[in-house]
Amino acid sequence: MTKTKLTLRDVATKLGVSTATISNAFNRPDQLSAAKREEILAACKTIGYHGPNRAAQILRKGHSNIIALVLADSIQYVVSDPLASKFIQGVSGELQKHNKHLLLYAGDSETIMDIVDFVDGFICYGAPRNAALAQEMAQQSKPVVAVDFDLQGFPSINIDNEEAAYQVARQAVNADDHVAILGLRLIDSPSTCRVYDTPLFECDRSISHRRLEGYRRAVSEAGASVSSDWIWHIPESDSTYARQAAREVLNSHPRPDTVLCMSDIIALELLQCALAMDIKIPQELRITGFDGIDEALRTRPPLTTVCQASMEKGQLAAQSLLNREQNAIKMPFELKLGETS
Amino acid sequence: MTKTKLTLRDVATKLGVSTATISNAFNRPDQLSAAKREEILAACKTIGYHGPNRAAQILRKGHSNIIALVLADSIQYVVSDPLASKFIQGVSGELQKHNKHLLLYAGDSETIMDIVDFVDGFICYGAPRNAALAQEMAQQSKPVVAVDFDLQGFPSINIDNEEAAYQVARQAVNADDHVAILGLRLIDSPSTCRVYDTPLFECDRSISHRRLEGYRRAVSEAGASVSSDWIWHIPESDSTYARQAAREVLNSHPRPDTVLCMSDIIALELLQCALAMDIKIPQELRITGFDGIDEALRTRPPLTTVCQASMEKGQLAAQSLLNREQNAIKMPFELKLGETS
DNA sequence: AAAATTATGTTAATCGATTAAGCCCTCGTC
DNA sequence: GACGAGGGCTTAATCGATTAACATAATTTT
Repeated sequence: MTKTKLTLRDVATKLGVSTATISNAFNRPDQLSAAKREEILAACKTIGYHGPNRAAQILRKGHSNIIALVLADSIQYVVSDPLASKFIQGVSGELQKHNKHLLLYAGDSETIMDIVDFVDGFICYGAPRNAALAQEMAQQSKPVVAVDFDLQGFPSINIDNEEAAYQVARQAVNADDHVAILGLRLIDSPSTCRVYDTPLFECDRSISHRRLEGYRRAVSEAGASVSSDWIWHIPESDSTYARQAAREVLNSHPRPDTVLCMSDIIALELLQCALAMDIKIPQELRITGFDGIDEALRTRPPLTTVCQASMEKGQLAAQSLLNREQNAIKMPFELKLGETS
Repeated sequence: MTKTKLTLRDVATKLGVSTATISNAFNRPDQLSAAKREEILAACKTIGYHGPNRAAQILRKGHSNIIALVLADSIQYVVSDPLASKFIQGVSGELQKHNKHLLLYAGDSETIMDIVDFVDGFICYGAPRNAALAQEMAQQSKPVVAVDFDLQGFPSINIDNEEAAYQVARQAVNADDHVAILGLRLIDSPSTCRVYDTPLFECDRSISHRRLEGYRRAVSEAGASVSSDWIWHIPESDSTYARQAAREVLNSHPRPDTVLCMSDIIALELLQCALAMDIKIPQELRITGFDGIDEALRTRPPLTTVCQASMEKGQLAAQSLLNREQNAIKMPFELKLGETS
């Protein structure tokens, strides 16, 4: 009853033609007469042959129409993060237009080899924790595009994080301010902690370190200061981690006048904690965020932050990959001012 | 310099053994001596052979370790919906444990054939708009699990939507109430509209229709009524669509006493509109939601809704698929009471 | 010590396509 | 009417593995 799956050969013998002809009917219409082609296609439809086996095609043709979205964090995290969700939206929308499929990958350098042979390219979102992973991808002769970090020899998509951080910080930092920084992924630790003199993440070109540079420039230009024990490391842009840092920073003595947060998630959490403690904003405390997620645009009081177009970033990433573009793309950002004066 | 990619054969000739032995070194350790195996594996590491080509393996072995998550809606929508995000989290977490990869699919019945040949199974989230799609999947002899709908002959994962709707509605509906319903995907229309006598979606086993049944039972038991022009169709659980319906329902004359919403997103939008119109809740208007997303658990005033464990649903779906379980799973739900009295 | 097992490899068919190369036939052209 | 060009289709090599069946050597059994 349930006959085994049909192959190209089955169809060929059944129709009394060669396998090449069937294959051509599906792939190269110019290689056979239109009449025969119609005949074959019609016959396939009636006998229930849905076209050449895709697994075999992948092997033979060497491409699969599958694009891997390689995530620096776990899929669980990424799907729940507003910024990353928007990015995925952008990517998937663009891929769909070109009939490409989306594989979500969040493994390490060990298991990347599981997919490397059959995906057509990699969109790498955020610097992989495992530098080896980037290497593995780079060694394949397949297109790679790096988003929110730089990968030697490959196109990348970034905003000018240093400049954006500088500009947003400049809005909030006044002379003589004591400034604290709630940083994202500054060091290699799985939990929230102060950085002190811990050596920063090896990857000195990470967006977090660029933002740190921007912050420092703004702080020193303003004639303010940030003491070394007032920089926090937060391992993921997650409310729970952020809350812990927020509490610590607000309970510091003396309390900082300004807190620069490397993501809106962090800033929102800080804002909420501050309000709960009846701290007057912006009189007693000034907060800046980063990213410009929807929730951050409608806080009360309004938050000062940097808006970046995450969905467009996803679209660009996909386009860049599909077109095999080679140039680095610098995306614009936009300052959104809250009450900092 | 950049030599072509290594194959099993290359390695075999280089080491002076047969391809079968190399293959066995990777796949069947019992087929060769431990010493030789170590030797081979070591050699592979030094010459940079990362194991058998996965594309070839897929063809030959007939499986890929890729699981398709087939979405009823677009990927764009699903990633931004809290309930669906949680579901994806559950699925991906479980797949990762078993070293399976996740392919997000949101196409139609035409393009499903693009992936059918190489994925190992389908988790179908929500009834596909295109019934043909379900058929195509069903015809493959691959595992399928249906989530939030029923698929003839395949395991499914559901809550008792009819009962849940009944229970939540019972909390809000009083005798002589005029009740309105903001329904989700009731008919085949891409925009928000009243249902009137439009024939409902063909799929009479959809969760929306079950919920409708539950609502109706509660309404009639309470001795209240819902007039036929007070049922809205909302095409997607999206704020924009929901807002439109919310405004219409609140501007109706007379205004309903109770509005039963088929998702929390809808209920939240309605709540916000109502508050903006200075409608007193629950004195002048009672609202119920559905799903129990995070945002719905901390509204003010608190919302009455049905909580379902979406992440667990995802985990179960993945487990059920990987274990090739055959039985339908009925998940528990939980009523969360707000102020309805 | 012969026979029976077991351990260790090898050979060759196979998974289901794609595609370069070749064959045959029909046309058009001079 | 001979020659060249194309159209239309077939042959057969190939993509890179897996694995049943077989061969040979080493070990055990009796």
